[in-house]
Amino acid sequence: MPDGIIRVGTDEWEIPVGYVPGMRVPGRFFLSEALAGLLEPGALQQLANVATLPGIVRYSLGMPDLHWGYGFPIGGVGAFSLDEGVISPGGVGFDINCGVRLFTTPLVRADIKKPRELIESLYRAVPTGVGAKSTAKIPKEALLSMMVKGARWAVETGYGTTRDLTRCEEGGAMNDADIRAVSEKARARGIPQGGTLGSGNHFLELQEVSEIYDEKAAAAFGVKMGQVCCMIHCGSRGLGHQVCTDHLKVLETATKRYNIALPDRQLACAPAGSPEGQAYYGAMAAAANYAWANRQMILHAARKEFVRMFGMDYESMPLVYDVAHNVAKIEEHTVEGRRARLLVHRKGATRSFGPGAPDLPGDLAAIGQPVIIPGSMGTSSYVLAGTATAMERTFGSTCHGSGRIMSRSQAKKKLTGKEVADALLARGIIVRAPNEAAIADEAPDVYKPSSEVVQVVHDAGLSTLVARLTPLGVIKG
DNA sequence: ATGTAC
Repeated sequence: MPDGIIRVGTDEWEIPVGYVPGMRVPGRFFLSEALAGLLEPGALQQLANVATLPGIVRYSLGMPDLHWGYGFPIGGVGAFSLDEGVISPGGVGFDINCGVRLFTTPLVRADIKKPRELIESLYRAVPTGVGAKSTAKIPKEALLSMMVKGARWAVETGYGTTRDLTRCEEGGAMNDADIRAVSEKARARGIPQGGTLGSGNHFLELQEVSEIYDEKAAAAFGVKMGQVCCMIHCGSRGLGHQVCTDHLKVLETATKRYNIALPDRQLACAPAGSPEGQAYYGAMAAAANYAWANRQMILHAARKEFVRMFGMDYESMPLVYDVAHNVAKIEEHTVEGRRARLLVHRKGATRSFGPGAPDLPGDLAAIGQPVIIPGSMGTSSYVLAGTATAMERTFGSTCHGSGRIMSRSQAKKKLTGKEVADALLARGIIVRAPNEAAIADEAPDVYKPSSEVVQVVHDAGLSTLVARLTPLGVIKG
């Protein structure tokens, strides 16, 4: 650990005020000894930089999958006062509402006699890869509804059931979307991309429940040992990317207009209540809603393939939950014994609301929200439960995944897509992608081990282990 | 992450 970092708990560390000039609050991060060895010093610098922003409350927080990102680190959480604080696109990321959803099936592994055929049919059903285009035509007016209603638009259009909406964070839509703040260019990119997976670390994966850690929570979430399930990881595609690009330009100017001193221009931001800040917030919410509609459409396409191939009921494949891990939201939290509405930025961090949280359906109220943590390609994913500890310590937040340790270009130099796919096949995992290049830079070796990341948040009480999911086959962009 | 550079 670099000089000046203080150990404050078993897996908990503090960056004291003064580590970089202008810090208003300390940084706090959660990391085991093993993961500490993989941490880039740049990520800690970024965590400290966030602590210099106006109106930040308590701490700049880092999760155990912390790594270097655009301005803010990935695996970071920053909560800001609505009166004195700022909003920053760097605190959300380019892929607005990148997130994960999980649905279960009534199948066990032995029921899948032809796994290759199932993977191929899912691959055909879900457009995948850079610039992937929708199979269904989305009218221009429908795009506006996607941005306002999110997953509810998809369900009303026939992609899913109303129960699905009760299993989405925010019910699958933020209320504060402002479509006027979404440029024509962003809209034009969004129209042909509804229901597409995209590329990079996005995936659709067939999994088997391979361990249950918490019987009671697993039963409440509808997750059973041996069950086959399907995980979908994607975001707001070109639309969200364009929203981020457009508003970064505006906020770079606004930063100067409001005399905000920044240690890094990638932290471009504006007061939360300013016109520029509000416009970004409204556009970001619209992009987040688009992402929820997108994941809902992909869920529907995947379910239809299971119905077609196995003849089961559509309703026998319930959604466990859908979480966002790149978003900023206004939430109520308790700070020093008082309730306060805060603007919580989660970038590569997952909401982890505990028992009694306001938007949980009745049957989950006593357990806490399901937290879905994807593994990297070929490694386990996890279901956890949100906790009261997260509410007290991290503004109701936990980790989001495993965290990259090798750049895409480094990975491509070291590995070929064929080598990686063959190694996975030797372990019984089928990989399907539009090209080999999409596989090499997502190899398991280029990510931190997801099991260790999840163990740290479990031990710290930021979310508790419910089930482990092992991959059977994966579709990559 | 991303019509992986306007």
